[in-house]
Amino acid sequence: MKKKIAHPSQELRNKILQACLTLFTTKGYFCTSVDDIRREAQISVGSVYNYFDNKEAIAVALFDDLSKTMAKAMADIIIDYDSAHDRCHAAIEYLFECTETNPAAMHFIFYAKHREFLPEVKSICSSEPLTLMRQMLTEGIKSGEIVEMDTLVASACVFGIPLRMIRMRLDDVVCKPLPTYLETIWQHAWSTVAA
Amino acid sequence: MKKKIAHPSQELRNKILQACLTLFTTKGYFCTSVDDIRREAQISVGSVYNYFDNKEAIAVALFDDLSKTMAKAMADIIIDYDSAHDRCHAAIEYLFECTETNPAAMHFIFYAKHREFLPEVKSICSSEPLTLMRQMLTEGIKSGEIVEMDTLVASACVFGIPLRMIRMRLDDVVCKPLPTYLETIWQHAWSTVAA
DNA sequence: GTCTATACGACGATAGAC
DNA sequence: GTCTATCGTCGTATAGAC
Repeated sequence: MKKKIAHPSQELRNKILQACLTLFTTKGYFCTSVDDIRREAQISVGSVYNYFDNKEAIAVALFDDLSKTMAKAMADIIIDYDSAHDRCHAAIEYLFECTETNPAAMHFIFYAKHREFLPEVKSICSSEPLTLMRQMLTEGIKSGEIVEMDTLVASACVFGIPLRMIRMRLDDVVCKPLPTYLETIWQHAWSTVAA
Repeated sequence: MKKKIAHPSQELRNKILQACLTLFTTKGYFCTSVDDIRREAQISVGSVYNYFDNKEAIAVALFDDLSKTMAKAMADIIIDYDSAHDRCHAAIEYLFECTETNPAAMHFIFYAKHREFLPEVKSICSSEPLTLMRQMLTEGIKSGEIVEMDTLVASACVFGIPLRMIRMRLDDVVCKPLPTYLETIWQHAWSTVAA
């Protein structure tokens, strides 16, 4: 493992990550060459390799960044709200808004086949944000707010519906912005598990 | 475009497709070399190129084959049953069983990012099987069996839940065979749209 | 620390014998 | 129609100047 040198400009690093997010979601990881990245970020190959060990490391960093941001958002929701009902509602609202404001990020984090290019990264289903979302449900079951049932089934019910909307939206099958559907979707989703 | 020569052995063609299904779902399309395919199918590179123009053509053929099989199954269900209730139930049952008997096929057809390696193939959301599934719902709404609502929302409700279970199953988050959950999932899913 | 130029390996695809 | 051997390309990564 090579040691990287000082990184005075966090800005350059972000530029690279931003370029990769765009490219990976449009062309895909394998169809994106380092030369593409260089061009999109408007720097040189040498600089790319000054900030990252290799192309894979960029993808890992990108996944980690986005994953952490989303996990943080979920953790904050758990702090800010104290019922499973309110937490899940806020989580779905957050995901819907993200899909509109940063579809590329949602695409990369939920839709990309990470196992194909990130060998050791766990599949998204077992990643931190979704684990936190399942935790909201587990606590709701414990408190009696949600009817007694298998946590996985509960998570499929509450989050499967909105996640399906997100996927259809990212695929342009759904044309209107997702927040339009928020309350409708929420009522359907919550009704399946409400005690 | 090159013309392919006679194909006396349909068997060899299938061997290649089978090998690719295994490899594409485990290693991914881009991490699978033609040499891998040759080895897995126990033939020579020359033979691979006798049956297919190039590597991409194999992926296209594979997607078409699997897509057609699934579309046929959905079309048969529409013929065999005459209510939206029974049709959707049968569709989900079929998908759950497929996930257990041929997880690789489900993985490839639902989970793979086809747009990354199949430029012109439409995303799975707009593919024939899912279109037929949405059609079941449209007719159910027309007949009054399903409450009046947006078709896309209805499809997210009825199929989003089981599709989420399928994804979690393919990711090994769900450990028990899906048919175990069939009736539970079905009741939750149908309850969201039943008139 | 950023650049340009280049080495090197891998892989898709073809040529040509049998 | 199946094989082996090989070609050409492309893309990652490095070397080395500034």
